[in-house]
Amino acid sequence: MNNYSKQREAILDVMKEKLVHPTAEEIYHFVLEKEPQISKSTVYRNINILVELGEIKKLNMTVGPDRYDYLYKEHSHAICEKCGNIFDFYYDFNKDEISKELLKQIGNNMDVNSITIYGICEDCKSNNKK
Amino acid sequence: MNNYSKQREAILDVMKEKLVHPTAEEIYHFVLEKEPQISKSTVYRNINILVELGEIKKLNMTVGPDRYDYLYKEHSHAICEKCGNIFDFYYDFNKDEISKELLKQIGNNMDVNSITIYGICEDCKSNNKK
DNA sequence: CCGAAATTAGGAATTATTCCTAATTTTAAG
DNA sequence: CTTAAAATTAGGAATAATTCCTAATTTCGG
Repeated sequence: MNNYSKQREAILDVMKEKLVHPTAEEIYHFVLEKEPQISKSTVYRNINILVELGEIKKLNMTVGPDRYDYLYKEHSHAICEKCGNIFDFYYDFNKDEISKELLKQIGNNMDVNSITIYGICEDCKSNNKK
Repeated sequence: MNNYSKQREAILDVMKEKLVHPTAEEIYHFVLEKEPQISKSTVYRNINILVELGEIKKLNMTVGPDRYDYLYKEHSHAICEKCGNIFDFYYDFNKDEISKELLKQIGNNMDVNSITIYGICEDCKSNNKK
């Protein structure tokens, strides 16, 4: 397992280059430009491998398909539950204290990987259309 | 819109009674016991309405279908990215400060609704089987 | 090189959710 | 209570997102 493949490398390259938080479908279309013969199933399979390897992160969405983010540097995400907009931001969460609280409250010694804020963005608050 | 329906009430009752974080499919099966003729599309439609009304919360999962939680009291969630286990816990995040940071960094005055921790639970750390 | 193991393309299959329609239920006004 | 407009429903079709399957190709250690 985990032999080299230029398809996987092309996917990782796309994730590094693009500043957006693409869906699997969008990644597929970006990668098509580098690897015109790549199949969608290969894209999905390699996305999952890259997530497993910890090179990219899967962002769990309230609205629309899941999105992915290249982990160039530790950061948090704020996601609008209405429109699905994702914002990167930095905040010094006290992970040690959170871990300790988790152990105390749920009795489970979890590794804290990331912290995500879910809310409603400014636009969705004012545009009160559903 | 939003007339009374016993189906919707039954769904909310299930959410109040059950201590789990059920998927839509699981909610459907629970509700079937109270409303044996209910259809799955009615369950999905009403789940979405209850989320919109803020009575229940949609939990965005890394693994498996989305889950739902009745909002009896404000709390946070810690979700294992590997097995999908969800833990409720309380932590006094400084939401005002987080909001201020968001405004400063992303220029968007978001309402912070909830904060979710994603990580790897104890079991998944030790059981090193994929 | 060579062969075993890993990976691929392409499409079928599966899973999760939303959409459509005719029938039923709810509600508010008379 | 009626009654009629509006909302909701059951049931199933349709769509969307993702995984699975297979034969062919690629990778890589010896």
